[in-house]
Amino acid sequence: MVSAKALETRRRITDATVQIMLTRGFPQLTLEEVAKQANVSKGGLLYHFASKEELLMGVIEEQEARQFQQYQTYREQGLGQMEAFVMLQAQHEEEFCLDIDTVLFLLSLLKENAAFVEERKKQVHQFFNQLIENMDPVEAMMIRFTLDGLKMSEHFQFGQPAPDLRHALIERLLRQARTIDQAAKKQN
Amino acid sequence: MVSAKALETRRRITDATVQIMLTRGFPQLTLEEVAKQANVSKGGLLYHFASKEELLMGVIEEQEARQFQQYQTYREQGLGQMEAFVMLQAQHEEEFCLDIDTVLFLLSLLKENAAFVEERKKQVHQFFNQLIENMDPVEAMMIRFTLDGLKMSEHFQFGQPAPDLRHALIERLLRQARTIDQAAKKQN
DNA sequence: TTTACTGTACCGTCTGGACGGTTTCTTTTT
DNA sequence: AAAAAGAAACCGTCCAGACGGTACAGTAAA
Repeated sequence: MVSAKALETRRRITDATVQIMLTRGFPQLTLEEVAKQANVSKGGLLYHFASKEELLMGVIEEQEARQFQQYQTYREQGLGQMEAFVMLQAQHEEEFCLDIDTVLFLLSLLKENAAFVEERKKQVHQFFNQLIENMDPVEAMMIRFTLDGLKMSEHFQFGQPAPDLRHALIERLLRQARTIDQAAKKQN
Repeated sequence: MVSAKALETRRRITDATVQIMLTRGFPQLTLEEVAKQANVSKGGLLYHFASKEELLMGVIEEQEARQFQQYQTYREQGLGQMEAFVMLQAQHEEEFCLDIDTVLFLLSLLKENAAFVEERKKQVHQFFNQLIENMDPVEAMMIRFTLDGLKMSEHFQFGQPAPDLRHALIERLLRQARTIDQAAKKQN
């Protein structure tokens, strides 16, 4: 149905989109700029994504798929629910890879395709709520928000911690996550 | 020099700017929309802020001034350094008032007037670093990032906690802040 | 022959900003 | 105190340029 070449091109395009959002800002997020960054022509871009809206929805779906897969992998490796969550959110230090929360957040600032974004936001929210169902909500929230704040500081280079401090912080969060996971397990 | 009326108009304009950024997204952030929301004509807007760039810089300065003043007030009321910081960041629940971090963050996404924004980011960062000079950096970072994450969730309506949960979280952060403040005091 | 593009030309819309004019406030002069 | 002058605050229109999107002719590979 869809060739591997086409898939790779689509991915190049969605990656370019995210990269431009982060490094060059929204005003630069034009179809022409995305095409240039992804090494396709504007016509080629519109061949894959018929409009800017479709492109942005494509970005969401791409990231969503990647992230869900990664979470499953962590779980299969034996990590607890909260532990896997922390790992998932904390992995984006160096490699260029946006998590779905940040993508949704960025796109909600565009307020284009609002309905689609809202729907996905609800899904992600539900996922987290299920995750923490049997846990202390304040502790879980604190972990989540800390990770969100950390991600923001890194994506937007605003007060991000030095590597060793970051490491210490993640370790601290992981310890807390494991405690929460074990407490939840006992409840069942 | 500058009349009270003019000051009030300027403030109406900067408030409208922020409100549009948050509620309607960047694409709607046009001079005409800002003018409409602020109940001035486009010409009137450009009288106060000669360009879009100046407008955005004005927004930063406005928020910066308000926030600094608020922090001073908290300190004069006898709150500790970290405690005042938490209060400052946590107050934005209902009233419409953006903190300087979020403003800088939003504007850094525009990448216009980049140099100006970068400079202010450094200042805010320095302020925080001085604040936590004698404190446990991991604990301080955790408080800060939690607040950042919370603010994001509220500004962008994405997984924000219910009021009672939020209250519990802030209480928890305040307790932790007071502990940190006291530990820092003893060090001196 | 279909798929996956490239390249160019083009259209309608919107935006920032310039500009000329008008009203409102302040100050100076009479 | 009134009048005149001037500055400050503001209005509404116009325009060049940029953007998203369309159309289409061509091409190279599978």
